[in-house]
Amino acid sequence: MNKKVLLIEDDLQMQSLITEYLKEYNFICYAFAHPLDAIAELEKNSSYAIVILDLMLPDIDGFDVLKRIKSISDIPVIISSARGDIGNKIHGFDLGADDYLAKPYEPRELVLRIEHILKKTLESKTTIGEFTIDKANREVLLGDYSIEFTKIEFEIFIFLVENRNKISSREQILNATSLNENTKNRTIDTHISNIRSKIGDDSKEPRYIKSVWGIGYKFVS
Amino acid sequence: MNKKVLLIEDDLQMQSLITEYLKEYNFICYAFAHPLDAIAELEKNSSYAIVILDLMLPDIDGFDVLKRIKSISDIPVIISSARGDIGNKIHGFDLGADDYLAKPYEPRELVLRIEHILKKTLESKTTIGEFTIDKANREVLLGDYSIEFTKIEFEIFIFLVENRNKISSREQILNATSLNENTKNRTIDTHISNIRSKIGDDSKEPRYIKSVWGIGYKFVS
DNA sequence: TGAGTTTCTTGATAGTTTCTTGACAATTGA
DNA sequence: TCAATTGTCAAGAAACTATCAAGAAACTCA
Repeated sequence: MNKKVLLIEDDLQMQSLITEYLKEYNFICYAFAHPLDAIAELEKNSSYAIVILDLMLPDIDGFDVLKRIKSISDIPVIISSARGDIGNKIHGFDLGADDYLAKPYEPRELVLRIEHILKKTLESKTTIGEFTIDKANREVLLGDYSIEFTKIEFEIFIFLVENRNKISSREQILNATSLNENTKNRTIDTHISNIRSKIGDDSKEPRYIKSVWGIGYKFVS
Repeated sequence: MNKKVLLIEDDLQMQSLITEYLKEYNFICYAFAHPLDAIAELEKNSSYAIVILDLMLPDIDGFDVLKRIKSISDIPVIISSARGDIGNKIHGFDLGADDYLAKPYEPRELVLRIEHILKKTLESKTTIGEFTIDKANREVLLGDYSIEFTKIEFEIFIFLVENRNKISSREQILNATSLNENTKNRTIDTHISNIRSKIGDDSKEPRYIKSVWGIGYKFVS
């Protein structure tokens, strides 16, 4: 799938250059000359994979923009500015920039860095269908919406997802989670019911967690 | 007072060039061609202010050297390597390098960066949300208001902040601080409670330190 | 050194959240 | 149809967290 890149750059020539170049590498680039527009867009739309922020912007402090972006979401940000501006670079990292690019740079270098950062970001987060799962952080997103699972619900959900499209028996679920070994089946059913309700699944017509009569459950994707 | 610089560089010509140049800016440069010698020296002698590490070393992985240096002390390290070696650069920052210098570089630029980093290390103030944290001076400001943490409170707070937006288990907190290894969980909870009260956080509706039920705590920003 | 102060630790208690289970309705498949 | 299985609810059990208070330990300073 094509990743969306949000480019904040006031030089229109540069904008189209980068946009065109990124297109060849299957990135869809949305460019904004005004950071406030870009911020508004980010607030509305969280489907962007990464932000490229040029610091040399008119009227507004680039670091301020960076801070505001990072306060909206933890989307990765690459900042760029004039070569040799060491202070900027370091300050940028302090504020949470994920990489720094000194101008003028080769478009190819930008692509390499984007790919590197996205790979790094992805390693900790897995996307399964509409779900984004951060196992280490026990966070599950359904689209943009964060699902608040309890400990055991999370464990069961992860187990089903990791064994998606396969049937998991109640016994397997029991063993894979921190559920006590002589927990009744009813308990698991109740957890499944609660998980379904949290992810908006309908037991009558489940999209995600299907019941397999007489056997167990199955996460489908 | 003249600062001591430890230079790891196998090119002897380069060694003396840098050493001479740095002398003019009141740095005393001790050069090592072999990283293992340099590491041994660092272990013996903690009076160095900064390390300049050239990645293109024979027989040994430069990143390994970087890691070992960082495990000995948190002395700032500037790495240098052939220009355009993006992967190296990024990997270096991951491993805790403080700056990166692409070869060939102007000696003057090296001096600027050394001075910048030493200044930064000295100031060592970080801003996280509304907090200003001076790790070296064990000072935390919330806005203008100074928070008087005890030793362990400070350590726990720093650990949570450095791992912000990630869940820290009580065990991780235990290991990261000077708490005794068989300290009870209740102790940590009490410290958290005290920290919360000092930073004006409400456990029922925490803005900064959230409890993650059954797992641990998480500083959010 | 030792009295006074601060900090750390821990059990107790209260309050909260989560887990478990039985009950009963709904559904499934033979 | 009917026995087995599943869905869901609600109530109680269990587990966990917050906070307090008191004693232990560490530190300070004369």
